Amino acid sequence: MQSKKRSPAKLLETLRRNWEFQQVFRVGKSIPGREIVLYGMRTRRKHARFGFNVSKKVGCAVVRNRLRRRLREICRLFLGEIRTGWDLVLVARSDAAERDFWSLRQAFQQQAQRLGCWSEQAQPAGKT
RNA sequence: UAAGUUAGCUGGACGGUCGCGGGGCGGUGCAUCAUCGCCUUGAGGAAAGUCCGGGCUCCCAAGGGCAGGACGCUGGAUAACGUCCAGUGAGGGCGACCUCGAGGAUAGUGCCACAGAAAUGUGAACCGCCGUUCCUUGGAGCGGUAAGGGUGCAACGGUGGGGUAAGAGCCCACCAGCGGCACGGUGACGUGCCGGCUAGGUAAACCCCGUCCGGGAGCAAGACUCAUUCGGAGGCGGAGACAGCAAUGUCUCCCCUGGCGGCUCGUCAGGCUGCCUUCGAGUAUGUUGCAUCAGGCGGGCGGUAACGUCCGUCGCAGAGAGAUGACCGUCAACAGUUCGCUGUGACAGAACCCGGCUUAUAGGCUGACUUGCUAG
RNA sequence: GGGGGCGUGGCCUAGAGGCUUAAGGCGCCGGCCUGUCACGCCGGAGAUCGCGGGUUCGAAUCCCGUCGCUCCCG
Repeated sequence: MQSKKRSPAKLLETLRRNWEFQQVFRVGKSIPGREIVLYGMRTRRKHARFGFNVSKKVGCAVVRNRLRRRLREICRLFLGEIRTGWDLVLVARSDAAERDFWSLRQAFQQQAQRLGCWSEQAQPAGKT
């Protein structure tokens, strides 16, 4: 079911420094949701970058690890559909700990489309 | 068969597609590095809390004492422990068995509210009991008495008998407690005998005694490497010639800046708020510490056991914003089933490493034992 | 990684083995006052002392374990 054509940016590059997160929070737009809050900011880079923020209020270390891995997997699968030149930060809320993978994926897809970083060439109707 | 006690084990398994961290091999680009392919490997019984004990590393000290802290029945195990094992004693349970911070109250100090006469001191009479004196229905005074009542968590050994005016270890028997002796045991202690008749509780109050502990910091310890930086030393405009093996020195010409000089010229100073070389300190960064060790598994021997020892075998995570995720199928477990199937899967994530303790935990498995009931 | 502090009515504090039935202030409720509200006065309700266990005759207090919050250093 997966397309064999890989996107040119193979590696999932992540934000690491605190000032990078603060820049996205300060400059970019925010799309709030029940499970996650999506922050986005346009850059001049050739690829998209992602940051994940799961605070201690969400749950214990196992819950936080699993949620961050799920969000990372969602971003990896949607890497071809995201426009290049965006820095995105996914902040998990406490309701995200009870959701499964598919509802998280659907929520992220809707929020990314509202933010405007979704590319028009890829057809999201093929996957569901 | 029902209820229960206890000692352990396990913490889903297999496969497919996409994807990730470490290691090894090979290819390509440019050798650090990047990328691709293949192989291999990749969280726990508690990884948790950080409550103890160590290893390891650095600094200070290097002797002795005080102080301080921890521990506290006995013997053993261990690198060490507050842990473990085996015993002793006390308490609880019909029992299997469980629990115990379990030294000292005769070293000293403190406290024991309220109630009660009295709360620890060679001392105590509230109601009673008895004797006696006085008025004399009944009471008052004095004396004796700790057996009875009452208070209290606790009242100066308990029960029974003798004894007495009434009583009292005043006397006797047994019991509890204290001291001594003998025997058994490594020891805690147990058993027996004898003695004088009595000593409150509290040390998770201060304290005393005994044992142990160098102190402090912690892998963000520490070590190496060093951009920037700081400090020391030395040198420095360009070209040419000469001397010299060279470093270097001298001379000539030219260039720049400034002073003197009215100017060309001349003369003097500098080419230095900079750069280069080298040495040292040392931050960011990078490398290391970093996973082969009080190691796991199996077996033999010693020991009741904890554990020790020997042999064989295995190689088993190592990140630096932090690697295990998503989907599907089969089997196993549990629950509900209309017997087609459907649903559920606990607690929870290594960060230098070990030994423990404590806490959380769906379920499943095994062994031993106790008390009932039934049947033989 | 290392260390400290706190938890008491809805909120902020006190209490430090018994004299306490846990005290005070703000808040809440009822009444009085006022034409009404506020202020003031009187009265009242409201506490598993974070949780579990132990020591003691007796625990909010002492000891042990545990949970939560918060702060500091690197």
